[in-house]
Amino acid sequence: MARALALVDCDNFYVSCERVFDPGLRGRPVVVLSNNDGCIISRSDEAKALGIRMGAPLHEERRLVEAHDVRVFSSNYVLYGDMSWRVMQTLSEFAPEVEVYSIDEAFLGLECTGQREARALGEAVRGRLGRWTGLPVTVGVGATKTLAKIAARVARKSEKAEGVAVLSDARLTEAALARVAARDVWGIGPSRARVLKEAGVETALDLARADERWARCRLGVVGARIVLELRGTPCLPLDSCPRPRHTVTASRSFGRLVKSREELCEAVSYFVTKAAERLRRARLAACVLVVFAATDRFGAGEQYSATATLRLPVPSDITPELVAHARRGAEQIHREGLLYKKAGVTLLELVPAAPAQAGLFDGLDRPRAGRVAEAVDRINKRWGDDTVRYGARAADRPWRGKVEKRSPRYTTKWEELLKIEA
DNA sequence: TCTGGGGTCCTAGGACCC
DNA sequence: TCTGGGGTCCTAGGACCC
Repeated sequence: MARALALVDCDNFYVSCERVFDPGLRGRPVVVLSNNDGCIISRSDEAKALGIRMGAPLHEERRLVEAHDVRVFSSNYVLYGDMSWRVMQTLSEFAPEVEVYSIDEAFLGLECTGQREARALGEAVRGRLGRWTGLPVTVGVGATKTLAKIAARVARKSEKAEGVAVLSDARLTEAALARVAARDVWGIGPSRARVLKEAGVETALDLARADERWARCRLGVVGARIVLELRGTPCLPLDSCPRPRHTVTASRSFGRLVKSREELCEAVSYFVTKAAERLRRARLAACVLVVFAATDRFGAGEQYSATATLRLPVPSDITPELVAHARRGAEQIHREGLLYKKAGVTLLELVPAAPAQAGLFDGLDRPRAGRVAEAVDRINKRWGDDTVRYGARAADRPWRGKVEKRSPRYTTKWEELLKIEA
């Protein structure tokens, strides 16, 4: 193995974050819910063993949850985001090249070549992350990203539960591929899984041995790449410097249905304010703004969903300006008599936020507006979300969803610091 | 009663051009 | 009756990921 990749994947990340600060949760079934306390998006091993399904609406699993006294948490993204940052900081000490792939996963570029060396590194990563963050992780090493994913999967499922698997030669790689179902390979979703099933491709090993032209034809370029990656030919390069994002979206399902034009406008103003904060953090400005709203897709009433796309006269990251456009969009799509369940705003065609120039024609003092926005961001960061709000936004958010079981933001709010009583 | 949110990449089809 | 072909750009929607 001339060059290898390690995938470091946090085990049951959200649940594990909760357990760091409440050790009483260890060994017990625990789940974390999506926004609005809707679906189950993270499960402890004990919860999985009970048969609680990933992604299932909480109400469908209510019986199991109650019968086995499962601890249930609303998601606490502030906490998880901060814990993720700590994990990634720690990982950066192990390899010169680290690609942060998601909130709970990273790929590391390794120069080490052998089974023993790679395994030792994996164990060192696990040890240090355990001591420094309290989070359990699994490490998979392989010649490509897809093989590293396979390795991590095998490590997690192995009887010995070592937490590290290294596919350092053809024999080990084949043995691992034979143990993984084709539908569980990274990049195979329901659609490609159906194609594979019809073709009698059952394991990842079968897929690795599939004819390349057949794969290209039936699974697309993405599928063809998966086949090559399974054979050890890298097609997905390590990307250690994140490219600027292309879109920013802020949206939510409502806790109760929204009817009036004004209430929809207020909700959309709130979403675009949140999106603008993220835009400024990334030092970007948007050229296009999309507003969308939809009725309850599970409801019996009339189904409706609509979008309004607005091109901004000048790329903008200025909240009041974006709010004004978003309100216009909301007014366009609002239809009287309908009940809205969800709405949101997407900002796209993002460009680097230029040093603001005074607009000659748009009548907005951009440098000044930019300074105001920065000040608002700083105050809200220092004193808490929504300490300062823009006037166009209603203070109370009656349509806000449920967040009934959120744990304290232990690591980012002084007043929510963990208390230990002697 | 209750059913998530935020991304990326690819593809197909239409408009348009030479 | 015959009535190109290839390129680019854009957009909407599909597929997939965590």
